[in-house]
Amino acid sequence: MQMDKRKKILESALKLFVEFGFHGTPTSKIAANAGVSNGTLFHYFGTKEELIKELYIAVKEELNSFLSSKINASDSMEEVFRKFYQHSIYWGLDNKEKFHYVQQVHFSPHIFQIPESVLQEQLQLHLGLIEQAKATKVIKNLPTNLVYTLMLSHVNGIYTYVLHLPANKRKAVIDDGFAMIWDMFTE
Amino acid sequence: MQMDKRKKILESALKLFVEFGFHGTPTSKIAANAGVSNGTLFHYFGTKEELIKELYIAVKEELNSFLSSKINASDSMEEVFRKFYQHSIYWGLDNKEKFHYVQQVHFSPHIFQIPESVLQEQLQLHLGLIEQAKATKVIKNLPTNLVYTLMLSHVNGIYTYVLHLPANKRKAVIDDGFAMIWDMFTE
DNA sequence: TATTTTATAGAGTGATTAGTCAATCTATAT
DNA sequence: ATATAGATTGACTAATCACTCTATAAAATA
Repeated sequence: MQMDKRKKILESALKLFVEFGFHGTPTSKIAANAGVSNGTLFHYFGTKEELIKELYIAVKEELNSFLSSKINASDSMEEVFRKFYQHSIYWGLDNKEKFHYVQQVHFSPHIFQIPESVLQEQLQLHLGLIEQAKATKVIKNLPTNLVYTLMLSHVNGIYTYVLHLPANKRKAVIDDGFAMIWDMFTE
Repeated sequence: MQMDKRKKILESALKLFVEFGFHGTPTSKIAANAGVSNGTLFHYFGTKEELIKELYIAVKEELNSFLSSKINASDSMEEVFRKFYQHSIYWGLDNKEKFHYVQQVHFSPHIFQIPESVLQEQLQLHLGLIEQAKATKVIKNLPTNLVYTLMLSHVNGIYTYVLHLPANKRKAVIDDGFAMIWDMFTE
């Protein structure tokens, strides 16, 4: 019941921040859009900055736990990579605003409000996976951060491209996209 | 003389927008930082939005003409691609704020203020090159936009990675990075 | 039931900001 | 020398915004 309003505020903030930007979105409009009063917004989030920050953390956590839910212990290393890759893109297509919001924060000064420890922790899932793949010689022995950064860029690139494609033509591109990047990191 | 102030305003806006964001940068601070009065800013730029837009266009034009200046008619197709790739990254490293600003605008609602025709025109240089390479069978026959998007993503990825690297270790990564992406698009 | 804590509302406030305006200055052209 | 156009200023304004405060209702706790 109480969390309901908190959630509604976050949803409204997401929608409005993506559409109008941080500047173009007054807290009053967020509250109105969420169907709560001005005061209620500040009851849940001490400042606008905190709202921006908590929204970012919540969205990234959602994506991470979504990805985790997609893999099983029996998956091969390549299968895990493929699933992470594919489901990142599918999740983005199903959650366009959230996907966009992450990048919006990333290229704004608000990124500096996110504690380094939080950013680091959200990376662990991916970095650990890459190190495991390197240790078992599944992928080439390149710096972990380089592999991560290039894979992330590739995901963003494919996402950007398929976004403007009719839905029925997306799968082929996404599948080919994985083959391309997988080639890049295997012998 | 007159253009001097206009230029100073653009320089100050770039610096402050990147550091404090659009929201966190009042026009008054831009004017003060540029050493001009409030009124002068609005003499050159009708609105804050227009300043954001003109700065974006100017930066992208600068990058494009920088890239154009690096190639000669005698270059092979592969040389042209390599130069575009390498010099995009080097230019970014030499102009971090500008490189960042382009992406900052891209993931903000201000991108919609840039006329589609301008965006399209700024792409022509790259798209034309890719089509030429496809026509002469230098690269695989993939959709032009896909090639462009993936190359751009790769450039951003490598840039992001080398940014946090000591300067003397960058060249090797950049060179390897080109080999990786070139492999991806050639047989 | 009585008491305390939490949730919600919404009017109010002080500060800030984008943009205006009238006045002055500078430069060039005639 | 005079006229004209553009450049520059900075005080001013109307609007907006983040956040506070007081009051009340609901819920949890004792």
